[in-house]
Formats: sequence, structure tokens, C-alpha cells
Amino acid sequence: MLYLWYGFAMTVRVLSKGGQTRQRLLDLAEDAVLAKGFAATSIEELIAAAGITKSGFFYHFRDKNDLAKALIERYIAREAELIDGLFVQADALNDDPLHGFLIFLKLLADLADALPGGHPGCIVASYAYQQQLLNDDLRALLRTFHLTLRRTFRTRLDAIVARYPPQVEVDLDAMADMLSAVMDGGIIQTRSFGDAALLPRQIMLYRTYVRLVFAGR
Amino acid sequence: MLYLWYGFAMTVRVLSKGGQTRQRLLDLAEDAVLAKGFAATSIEELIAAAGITKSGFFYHFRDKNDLAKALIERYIAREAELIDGLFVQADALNDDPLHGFLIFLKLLADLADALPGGHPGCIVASYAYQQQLLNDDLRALLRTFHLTLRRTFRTRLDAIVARYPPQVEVDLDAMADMLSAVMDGGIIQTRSFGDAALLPRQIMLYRTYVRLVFAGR
DNA sequence: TGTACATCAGTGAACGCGCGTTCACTGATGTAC
DNA sequence: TGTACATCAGTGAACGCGCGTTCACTGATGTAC
Repeated sequence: MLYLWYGFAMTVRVLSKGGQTRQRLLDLAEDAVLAKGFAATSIEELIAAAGITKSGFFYHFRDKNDLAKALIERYIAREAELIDGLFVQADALNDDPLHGFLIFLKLLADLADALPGGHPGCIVASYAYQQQLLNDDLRALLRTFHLTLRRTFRTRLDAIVARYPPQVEVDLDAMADMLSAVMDGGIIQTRSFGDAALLPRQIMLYRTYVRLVFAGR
Repeated sequence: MLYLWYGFAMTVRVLSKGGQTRQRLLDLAEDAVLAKGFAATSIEELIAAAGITKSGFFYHFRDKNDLAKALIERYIAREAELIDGLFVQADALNDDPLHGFLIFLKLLADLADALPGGHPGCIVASYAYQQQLLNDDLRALLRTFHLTLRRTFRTRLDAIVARYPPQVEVDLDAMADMLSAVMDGGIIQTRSFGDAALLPRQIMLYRTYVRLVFAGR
């Protein structure tokens, strides 16, 4: 399993027997969805791997759509926890907003670099090309997630601007979005090229951009 | 249909009856694949929309995998034609490599901005999260496509560097890849937010980065 | 401590539907002589 | 110009398989009194 990515930030919870099975189903589903998409991921293959029967699956999830929902919700929660954790680390040693953000980006790149087979993929990005399969609730979830990321990064950029007047005129929302964009794009490239180094390299390039805009060097 | 994006650069070819049906199947398939993924796109729905029978489909494509291949090949060819066309336009009026690249990026952003419902999506990016469905040939195609883009942009950047020494140290391959990344990421955001303006905004932000690195302002 | 009942985490069998694929056939158009 | 044959662009019927979902049932564990 590839959850080094999340591992360090995850709250460890003692799970009941059923909770364990449910988590296992979600783990299997996440891998499968990232590898071939939601529609091509069959309940049959998940239960085969988990070693339960089909009715066991339907004990845990009302229907397949319910699985999709649980997958996004878990992913979003983890990702938020991860990012918050990195910001806490980055802020621990200094008070400067620009340095804090730059350290955060370095930590993010290091984390991406440490993943054995490359980043496992982003469920939210994968769903973006399968939107018609999702109901309105799920589409709203994706939207909210991207909005949260934008707000999180934007808040950081606002704090930077207050102390470091930018060298050029930039749209701060776009600048915030660019980090998500570069990560989603970087993951796609990592997958296409089979080169795990591409994602961290993109993050570091974004970092240089931020430094250039606000510190001029 | 959303092919303003490609329309202007496409060579107009007179198609035979069968060629027309084939193109129509590809158009329908492209829309469906971008909306819900390849696995969820059924031959049944395509022929219903095209008004032929299932056997008619199998006259045009050996099997479903053959459709996937045709879809990527057509997409890649169009995209290459589009980019080349924009570079020709950008180069027509000036000889400066930096200005040429900046004009190209502006044309690209304008084009993205002119798309009625936002960019229809990138087949290659969509396939990235469905790799396990593809055979080795198709995976190689995706890889080659990204390599071609990298080389195309890298060549431009090399020419720029020769005349404009960069203000900061940047990895030129990563800088070339960043444009693809920002576009793939921008499309995902455009889809999640339902805001067509996000993609052109990301392209323009990348453009500012290039200007900043090589012109310092 | 023993008994009754409730909840948890499943099993097993059956369902109908839609999917991709195959195969034998066909009418319209094109080409050779 | 007429005839023979080939190719193009499909049709129609049938196939088996795997999919998501339902339903009645069950053994193990937890809780109340």
C-alpha cells in the first residue's frame, strides 16, 4: 500500500472488525479507481480481494454510488489533514509568511519525492473526467474541495503580500489554484512517463515562481 | 460540437460515406469518454446516437480497444496541428524567441477563453487515470505525446535562453512540462468549478512566469 | 451468573439487464474487360 | 455499352458472461435485567 503519503498525518484509530473490512474495501477500491476509473472497478473484484461475499459488500455500502462517495470523503479528509500538518511543521520554526509557504512547498515536494512508486493519484482529479457518473452531491463535494484548497493557499498568499509587495501583478486566486493545477498535472505526467520525479520537480518549480514574485529572486 | 478549439487548424478533407460515419462515431465517443470515462462509454449508446446498428460499429472498429486507439491518435494529431499552427501565427510577426513564445501563450489563452462551455477536456489526461484499461501500445502513445510536447516547448525555451539569460536557475524540461501540467490541471479545475475562465487564467499565469524568468519583469 | 433480546457482520442464491463480440448475409456503388 | 466481379458500408440475430442489486437468513458478539 502506498499510504506513506498520508500515513504520518493520519490519526490512528482502533477499528472494529466491520470498520476494518470497510477500510480494506476502500483501500482496494481506491487503488482500482486510480488505475482504471470508477466504472471499470467492479464490486466483484473488490470482494474477491477482500475475501468476503457480495452481500458483505452491500452491508457496508448501500450501493456503488455510496462507495464513490465514501472514497471522495475519505480522500478529501486525508488530504486536508496532510496539508494542515505540513503547514504546522512549516510554521513551527519561523514567523515569516513567505518563508513559511516556501518551507511548506519544500516539505510537499519532499513528501512526493519519497513515495516509492510515485504519487498514487488524486481521486478528485480522476473523478473530474467521470463527472457524468456522479450525482449532484458528489459533484458539489469536488467543488468544495477545490474551493477549500484555494482558500487555504490564498490565505497564505494574502499574508505574504502584506509583507512582500509582489514584483509583478498577479491574480492571487489564480496563483493559489496554480499549486493544485501543477500537482494534478504533475501526477498525470508522472503516470504517463512512469517517472516519479516529475511531480516533486513541478512543485519545486512552482516554489521558484512564488519566490520570484514576492522576493524577486 | 465543441471543435472551435480545433476547427481553425484542421485540414478540411472530403470524407466518403463510411469515413463520415466513422468520424461521427469518434466525435460521439470523445464527448462520452470526456464526460464519464472510457469504460462507462458503451458501444450501444454510440450507435444509438449515430443511428446505425452494432454490426455497423464493428465494421469501423475491430473492437472497443481499437476505438480507444483511434480516439487518442486523432486527438494527438489535432493537438499537434493546433500547437504548430499557433507557433506559426506567433512567429509570423516577430523574430524574437521570447516574444514569440509569449505571443503563442497569449493565443493559446485566447483560444481557451473562446471555447463556449469551457475546454472539452483532454483525452490523454483522461486516459492517464484509466491506464490499466489500455494495452502497451496505447500507453506508449500517451508517453510519446507528452514527450513531443516537452521537446516542442523545450526547443523554444532553449532559443530564449540563448538570447535572454534566465534570472534564476530553472530546469528547462520542467519549465516545458509545466505548461502541459498547468493546462491539464486547469482543465480539471474548469470542470470542477464549472468556470471556463480558469484555464485561460492559468495559461496567462504561466506566461507571467516565463516573462519573469527571462525578462525579469 | 444466567437468560433474552438486539445488533453486527456477514452468507447464499437468485434476478434481469446490458455489455462486447461473432457470424452469415445484403444492397449499393466502383472497377475491369 | 453490357456484364461479372469486388469492395464498401452496413443489417439482424444470437451468444454468453459479468455486472449491480435484492432478499431471506445466520452465527458471533454485546447489552439489560
